[in-house]
Amino acid sequence: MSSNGAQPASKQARTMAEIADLAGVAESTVSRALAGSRRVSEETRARILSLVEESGYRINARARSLRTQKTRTIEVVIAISESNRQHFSDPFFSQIVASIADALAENGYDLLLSRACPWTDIMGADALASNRADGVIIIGQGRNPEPLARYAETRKNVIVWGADIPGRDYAVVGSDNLLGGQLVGRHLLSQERNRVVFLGDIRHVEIGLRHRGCMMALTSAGAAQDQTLTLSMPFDSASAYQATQSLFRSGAWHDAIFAASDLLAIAAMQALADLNIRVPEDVAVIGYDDIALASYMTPALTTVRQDTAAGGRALVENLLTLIEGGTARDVVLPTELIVRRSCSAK
Amino acid sequence: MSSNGAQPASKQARTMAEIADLAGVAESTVSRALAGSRRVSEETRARILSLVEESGYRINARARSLRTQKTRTIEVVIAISESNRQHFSDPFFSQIVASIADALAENGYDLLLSRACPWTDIMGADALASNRADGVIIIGQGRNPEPLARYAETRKNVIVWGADIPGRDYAVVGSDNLLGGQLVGRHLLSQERNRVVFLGDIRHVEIGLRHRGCMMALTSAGAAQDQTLTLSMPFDSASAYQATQSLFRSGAWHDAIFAASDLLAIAAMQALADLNIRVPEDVAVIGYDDIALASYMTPALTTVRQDTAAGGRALVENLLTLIEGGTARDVVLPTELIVRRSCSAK
DNA sequence: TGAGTGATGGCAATCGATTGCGCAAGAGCC
DNA sequence: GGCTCTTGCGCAATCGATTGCCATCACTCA
Repeated sequence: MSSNGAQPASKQARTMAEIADLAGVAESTVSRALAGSRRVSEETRARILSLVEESGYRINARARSLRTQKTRTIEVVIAISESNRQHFSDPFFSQIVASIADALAENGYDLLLSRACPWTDIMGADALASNRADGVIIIGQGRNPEPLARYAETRKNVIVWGADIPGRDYAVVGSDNLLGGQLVGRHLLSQERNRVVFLGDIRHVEIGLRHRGCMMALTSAGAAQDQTLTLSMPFDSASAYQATQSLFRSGAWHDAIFAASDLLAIAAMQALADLNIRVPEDVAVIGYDDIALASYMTPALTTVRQDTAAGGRALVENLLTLIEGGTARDVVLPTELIVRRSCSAK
Repeated sequence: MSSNGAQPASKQARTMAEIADLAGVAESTVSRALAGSRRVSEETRARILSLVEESGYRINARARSLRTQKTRTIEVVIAISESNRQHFSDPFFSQIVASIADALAENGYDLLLSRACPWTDIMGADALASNRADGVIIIGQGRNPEPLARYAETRKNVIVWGADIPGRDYAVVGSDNLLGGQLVGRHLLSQERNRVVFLGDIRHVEIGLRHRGCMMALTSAGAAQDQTLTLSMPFDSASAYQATQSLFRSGAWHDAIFAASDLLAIAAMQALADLNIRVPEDVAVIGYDDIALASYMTPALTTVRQDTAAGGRALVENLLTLIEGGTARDVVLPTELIVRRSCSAK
């Protein structure tokens, strides 16, 4: 353990009391010096700071948070599906989490990542109740928004990524899923495609809205309802691949697929390719999310962008406002159709 | 706020002392009852448990951890690149984090997600020193493994995902990058492709090994060194796309691309497609990681699988062993070439 | 000279759970 | 009847930082 010269073999201090001893002052003075209180002289503060530096001392966060009743930690819960725990690997979710992480870091907050909903009965799942976090960001309302609504009713610092659904009394940040669906529907019409397959589990609130928006646009233009088909399925690529394959195996009657997420769209495109069905010539494909890889598909994927960067920021800002005693406001992010090759001119 | 009948308007207890009052016992007894100590009678325990249930009481984690000196929290740091903070959205990393999250949850640990290296000077970056975590998992050694090595020297509970490099005294879990590279090299030879482009920043330890393995295989078979080209570049799709495009713009002299990650490979494939260069007929493409989407590319991507599920588990097991006072052992995960269309028979 | 003022800094209570030690009551034994 | 065990539970110290309140000191001003 040949330590280099950078760190003179000085006392290693683990607690404030030790620093106080070294500096010959009281603990309270050290605490104030570190907190930047103006009640300690510059001279004393400098002395303390240099001792802290030398000794590698760090304030014990758990002791501090016990005393201050603040953890400076936010829990982030990925909760969109109760059955399928693979969601975190959906690039859309990791993009959101990444931007939340950045926004939190900027504000000096830690990020506690959870894979279990706090309202399940799993012991210790509720970080808020056990004082491990000051607030919670829930990503997704899931197929059944009831438990979330009940959970949020009794907590104060909860913000949700999702849709504006009735019966909620928590603030929501999200994109306009209905509009997103409409944009897709209109675009399909402009391409003269009206035999559309929708891929996704419409029992999810957000996805249901995307579906409805699209159908509204199609039918309002007089497209026959019965030319569209909805394939309800779990939220994973394998299911999307299989569903697409079995639908198109005997040839393509439909001329477009609208998938509830890019992940599903990509799997669908692969299924079509394997059947030698051309995209977009025979069947156009549109996804949702605009994940980073969407533009690198061949053909590049047409999709509805969800601005995860803005979303993460809005979630965090809202939550911090709430924590500071303010009021959260719902945020609807702009929604934009990104037209790429997979659904452009035939 | 019309509460339903499930929760009779019973006392809300926030602390153990309140539970103790309600039960007519001492705090210590409550604590023991909750901890499952055999020193309280079943009768007392049952009474306490039902009170806890009714009142919705949850042990205050920060008070407990102050007393027990354990946080039951692990910090996970994504640190592969100092300059590029976008890594978390690389599906490979989110897959690893997801599997770490699962393994930690199974063991009752929380996961603190960090985007800043604990050895930077950013205030509060060091969760270990400030007692916010019991251990740290570092994902990636980065281009410069020195700071990590120095950091790990003075800490006890550190586990790293990465490569077996000299000068480290921390335990490492990772796949055999050299072998991975060799598998790729041999496969390329078997396809009679020896004018290979390597895409990636070989200053990253792991990527350097992949590169070296591939080159070893190629040259050992007599392939001329000067037929291979190494394009060093940041770790993002855009760079990969551009590099590939400008290299192949004037036609394809090379007949294969080996990319350091699937993300880069996918971007490269897109660049080739945009130049009307056929994959695999004209140029074969091989990636690394086998992310979930790799098999859904068109053509499906040949790649070297890194078993993120096993990796996450091994990281967590190792770290928990360390925390319990045991010794960590290096783990080299099996490495496997997954041959798909993007590089199979011409 | 004495009261008033401002700048520093210390004392001790506090946050909430854990745990070593001690005590009391009842059981078992000779 | 006296003794030792066992079982069940309470007392109080402890983890480490924060903060309201008080003490001290050096000046200033009247």
